[in-house]
Amino acid sequence: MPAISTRQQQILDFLHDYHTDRSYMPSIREIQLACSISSTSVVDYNLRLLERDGFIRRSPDISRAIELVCESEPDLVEVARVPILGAIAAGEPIPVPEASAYADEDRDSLALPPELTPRDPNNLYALRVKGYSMIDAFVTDGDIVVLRHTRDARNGDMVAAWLPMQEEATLKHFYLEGDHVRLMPANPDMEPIIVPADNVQVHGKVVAVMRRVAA
Amino acid sequence: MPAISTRQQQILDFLHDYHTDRSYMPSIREIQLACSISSTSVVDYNLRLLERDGFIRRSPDISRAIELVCESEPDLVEVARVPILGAIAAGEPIPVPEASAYADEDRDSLALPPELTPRDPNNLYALRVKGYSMIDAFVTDGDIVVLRHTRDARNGDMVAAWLPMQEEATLKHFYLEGDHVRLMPANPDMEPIIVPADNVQVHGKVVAVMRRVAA
DNA sequence: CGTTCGGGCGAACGTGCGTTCTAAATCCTA
DNA sequence: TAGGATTTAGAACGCACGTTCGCCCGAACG
Repeated sequence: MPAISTRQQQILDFLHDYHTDRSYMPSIREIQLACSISSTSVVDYNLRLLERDGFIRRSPDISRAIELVCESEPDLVEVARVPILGAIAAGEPIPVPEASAYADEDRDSLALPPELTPRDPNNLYALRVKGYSMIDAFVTDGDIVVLRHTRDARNGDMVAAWLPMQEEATLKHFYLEGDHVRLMPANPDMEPIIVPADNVQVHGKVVAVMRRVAA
Repeated sequence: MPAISTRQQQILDFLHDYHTDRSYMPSIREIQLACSISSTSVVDYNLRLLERDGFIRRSPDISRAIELVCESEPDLVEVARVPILGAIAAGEPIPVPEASAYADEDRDSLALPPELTPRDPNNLYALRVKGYSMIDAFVTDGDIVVLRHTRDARNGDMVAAWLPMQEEATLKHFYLEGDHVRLMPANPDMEPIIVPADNVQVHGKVVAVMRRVAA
């Protein structure tokens, strides 16, 4: 709302730039130098105005204690980064998450928004869905499913399961009942699959699904 | 890889916490106080080790110039913020996005990860899905759909449509054919709906779907 | 036993850096 | 064009804060 003086805009820009490569703020004298101001008092004067108008916050008597409050605009959010390990399809084995994948930064990864991030953001990985075989879990071709790597599931968990005999990968709700496993589709209109417990490999539990719809 | 001493972990934690509410770093003496260390030299000693092991970076002779390099883990990503306007269910009208909603910051909003963000992040809003009536679009109860507000859709777009006569909201692919509209379910197993063109109100086109699966 | 070494103390030193005061230059508005 | 408000100058002042140096203590080691 208040007008932005040329000087103040210049200072604001410098603050932003400086803060991006170092992660701390410049001193008054550094601002003075960068903005070609001939006195520290002028810097202080303008900083005072910037604070009054709500662009920055300052803590008195503390070095480099300038906080950019306006810069919350281009929204920065803390997100969890999740590696995309590959694809999941009905007829292909589910890729096994290797420990190396988590450290590997140069492979595909996905930014998980806070709304989708579980309490514990560890051991997560993502898979692209290929084909239309996961329809009963409301998942379709092109979707991305986010999984937490785990070998044992608890009843009711939605899991990514590999059925060796059928050579099939699927997403279902997991229920262990004695020596067999019941796999319940998420879609109530569809029938459960019941298989011997030793014919199920649980690769992880589903924590989120993301889909981008073509424009 | 290097062992983390108790002291050093304590300091690291304090650095992180301090940096979250102020956005600058503590001074050596503040670390000393917070971690109950009786000398600044001990703080400096441990900071030196932390820097050697790559946990932090320091700029000599500059106040509070500590950078957390390990803390790049909780990845900061620029995301688009999208207001959540309400719910969409089969029998209820679709909430109309008001201009005010975009400016309104204190209502619910959603952080859209870059992978789901369209080229143009304007006029977006989100709706919670209630009930199981959108199953044919692979959308189920509890999902969040992200829409771009638009009144006219092009053929093939996935749209949120309100059918006044049926009093029904639905997500379908939109095809205008002469004076009637064909609404194709995303699920190929289901039948299209064909209605007169004046019995369709398009409220927006779907750009993304997000689902959090209960643990 | 003396030595080395990781870790902790405490104090002093010197400079980085915010602050303040006076005065001048510039810009408005009447 | 006078005179107030805004902005700029320059220079001290003084605390904040990083740095350094000598010393102590217990464990490991020969």
